[in-house]
Amino acid sequence: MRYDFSAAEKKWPEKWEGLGASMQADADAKSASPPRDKKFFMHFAYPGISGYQHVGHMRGFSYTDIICRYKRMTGHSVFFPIGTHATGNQALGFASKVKKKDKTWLDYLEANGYPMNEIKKMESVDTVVDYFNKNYQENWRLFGFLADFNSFTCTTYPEYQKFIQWQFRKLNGLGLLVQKPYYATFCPNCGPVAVDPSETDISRGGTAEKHEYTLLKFKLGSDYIVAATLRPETVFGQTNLWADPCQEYVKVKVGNETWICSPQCAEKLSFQKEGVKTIAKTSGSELIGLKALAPGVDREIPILPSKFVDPNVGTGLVTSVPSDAPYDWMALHDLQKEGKHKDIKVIPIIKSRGWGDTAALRICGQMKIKDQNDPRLEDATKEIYKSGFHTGVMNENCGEYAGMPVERAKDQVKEWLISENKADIMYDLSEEVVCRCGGHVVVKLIPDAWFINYADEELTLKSKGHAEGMDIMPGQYKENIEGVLDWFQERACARLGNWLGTPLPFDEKWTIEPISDSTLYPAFYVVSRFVNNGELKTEDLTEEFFDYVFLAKGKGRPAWDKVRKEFDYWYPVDINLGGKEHQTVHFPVYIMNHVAILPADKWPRGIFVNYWIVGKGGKISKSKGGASASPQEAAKRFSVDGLRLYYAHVGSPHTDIEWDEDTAFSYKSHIEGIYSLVHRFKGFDKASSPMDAWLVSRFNTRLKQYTKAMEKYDLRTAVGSMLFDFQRELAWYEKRGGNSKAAKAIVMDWLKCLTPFIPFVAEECWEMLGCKGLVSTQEIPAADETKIDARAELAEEITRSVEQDILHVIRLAKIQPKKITLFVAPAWKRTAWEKARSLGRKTLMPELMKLPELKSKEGAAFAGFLQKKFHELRDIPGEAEEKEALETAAGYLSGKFNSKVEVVLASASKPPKSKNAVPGKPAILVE
RNA sequence: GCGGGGGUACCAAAGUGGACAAAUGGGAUGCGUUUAGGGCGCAUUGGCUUAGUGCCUUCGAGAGUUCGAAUCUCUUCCCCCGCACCA
Repeated sequence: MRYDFSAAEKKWPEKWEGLGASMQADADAKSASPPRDKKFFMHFAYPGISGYQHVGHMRGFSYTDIICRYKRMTGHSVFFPIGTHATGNQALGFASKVKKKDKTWLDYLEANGYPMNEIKKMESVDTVVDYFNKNYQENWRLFGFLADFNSFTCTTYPEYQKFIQWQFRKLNGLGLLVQKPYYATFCPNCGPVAVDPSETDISRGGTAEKHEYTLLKFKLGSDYIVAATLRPETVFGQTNLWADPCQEYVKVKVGNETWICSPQCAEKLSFQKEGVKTIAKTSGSELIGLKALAPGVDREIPILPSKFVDPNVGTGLVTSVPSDAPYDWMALHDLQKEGKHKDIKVIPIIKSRGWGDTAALRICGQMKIKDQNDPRLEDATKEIYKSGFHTGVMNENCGEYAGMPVERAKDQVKEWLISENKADIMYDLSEEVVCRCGGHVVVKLIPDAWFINYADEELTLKSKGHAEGMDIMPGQYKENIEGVLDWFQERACARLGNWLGTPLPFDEKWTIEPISDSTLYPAFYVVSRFVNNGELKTEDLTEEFFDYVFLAKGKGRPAWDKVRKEFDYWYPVDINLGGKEHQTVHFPVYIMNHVAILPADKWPRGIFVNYWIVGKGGKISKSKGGASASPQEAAKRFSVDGLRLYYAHVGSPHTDIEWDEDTAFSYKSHIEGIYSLVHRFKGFDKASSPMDAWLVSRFNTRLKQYTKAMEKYDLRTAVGSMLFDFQRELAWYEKRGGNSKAAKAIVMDWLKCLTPFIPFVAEECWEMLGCKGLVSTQEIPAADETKIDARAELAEEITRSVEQDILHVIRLAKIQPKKITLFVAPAWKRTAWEKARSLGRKTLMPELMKLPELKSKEGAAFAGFLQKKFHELRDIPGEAEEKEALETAAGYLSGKFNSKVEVVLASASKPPKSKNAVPGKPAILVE
């Protein structure tokens, strides 16, 4: 009898329809809602619309369903809502790549089965969002999730945006929104653009970084020459300035000063300073030979010619610090080779590890750099910058900064120079960035950008205090989260420019940024169900509505009471599950927004961080993995149950797992094994046999372990014990000839326990056994401690292990056993064992070591063994019970091997001296 | 650099003071078999050795604590992630 995976996967979701529904108002009609302490609200962090999902994504989602199914089957009412996150620029980028007819993008869509004759549609971002909203939900249904699909919402829906606007009014009311200057990447034609590796807004330069330059102002007559530097602390080593003799320079009015810089720089400055105006032209050749007053050292230094200065970088003028800047050193070196400026001496200023106090000279020598045109100067500069910054210390040439680490001196020197009006600040990009429109991206000062003030002391303190009491998994993240909450400072929460998102309610030219609009959203899931079923319209979602429902403020209306009741019933969230990428972004703001806005009894209770499934040597790449890693394709090959079991069991949820198809297949075959096992047990109908006591006891022991693990959300341990271990025990029962009706009943209970993990095959087996209804709606039984029979377990344990040992010996020795001897533990072990049962865990070791028999090395090891087994000790029967167990085993073995079986003490003169002879596990001799 | 995580056998991955040459799965090898859809079952899988045993070597490297260390401490090497407006 073969198990038909695909038939089951098609059949059961239809029968499960509606099981995920969670409206308590509906439940009221049928039966009373479970009490509030039996409610369970769990969701996964809604995924961003970024493209097709793959097997890795389904991992965390599946955990959510497994846990929710378990809760539902243990008497809880469960709210498991779903949604997606489409704001930001990912979906937008997707559409624009289709529009650009980006080859890899089109191939990717095709590989994932998108109907290419409708490709045109995907040029619209709305279609992209709709398409993936549907696609993701299909995946979740395919994987058998009993989610509340009626709760579905998406961050671009108008009702969601109403909610976000309410949230931002609240934040503003609490004084948590602040405006301050921000330097944004900006296209003169399109406005602000995102510069990130995905290159959604731009066509080139995604890896560019935004650098803060210090503009050093060199007095030259009534004007200032400005030179940009990333290393203001090196002013003490300045020897000269560099200008390109072939370049144009300009004089610009900045405020009431006149600065000299490259025309490109003047353009950039115009975005960052008030009243910038070019008033005259000059040139490199005019500047060369002049002397200017160097800031910081107040010394006249000459302007010298060089070739490496780039008018596009900084100001197009460079201050020269030959001791620490390889370019400067080589340019100076080039001049001095021609016999010029021999009088300029390198001034050592920083001592760093490995490079001494003239780092630039050393590294150029070491790398054998010949002149200032050598491209390797770039690497040399990076290296010196890194080691200088992290390990450098200012030396005696640096005035009051002598002895200070560079790391600190850098900011202090900068502040000092600025306060003396000898320096200024300018931002620039590390490489050229070109906008999608072809415009040149610059950095623009936004004087009044909006930030959420996560640095607020009270909020941080309250959040940390609350996090302490939360159920945060894994523990390492829990220990960590306090630091993360502390680290959170003001965070820009709105942007100008082209984004999907909600307009900031009181300043609508701003669009709320995508992290900030996904912090409080679990609360909205309660509301979205009412929007989806038509009971609420978008226009009903007023400020008063949300105040009434979420904050119990105001008068409200009768229609709102129902919503508020739901909210009070479900909130707070019991578990928010999300991938490890959320640890420093989503989870902290999730906590802080709840703490800021909602009353304390609505603050979240738990966080579960799941790690990733990774491909060999890195992420499963959506573009690379293609269709073979898609959830649909994977479900076909490995089965849904197989994948769910794989996720739950293959490793800890809190560690990355390497995706391996062979392993996934093995889980699939395991599912088949379960099916055929149940099929065999189906016919069991005999009266109880002596084996039944054992099986019942084993099951209850497993059930106890399972329940304990599940309550801690330790899915791996639960399924390991209940599915894998108990399956083996069922097989042993069968092998020993058990075939009772009672065993069949155990299998039914067993199936219930497996249902959260492998619901499809569980339903199929449930039906096969002729049970009524759906196994998904059954109650998982509680372990019955009174059914745990240590004697029965011991007898079978001994029988099973001894049988295996004998088989092993027979195979190796190739003999037909005539006589089998079982050696029970020597008296001293038995004594220690009995004594250990009466001791506490802490006192066990010292007390045992007092026994003279345990003084030997072997004795100490045995004591250690007892300590480790401590928790099992009280389950292990005493001497009389063991004797009885051994007799049972002897009876079975003599029949099985058709030989005499004798039980003797291991202290008798015969072998073995084995450590194997311990209470509960005899050593053997086969003759 | 700072912060966090990690390094276990052929590959993955359990394992936080004892009985651990180290679960489980994959792969490989062997045996059996009445083999539809990636057959199924059993065994072996650090070295030498015995039927059961014993010894040696091994959990990145080195040192230490301990009667006893994959596990605790220190030093060191290597890998991964985060460092902010990016989901």
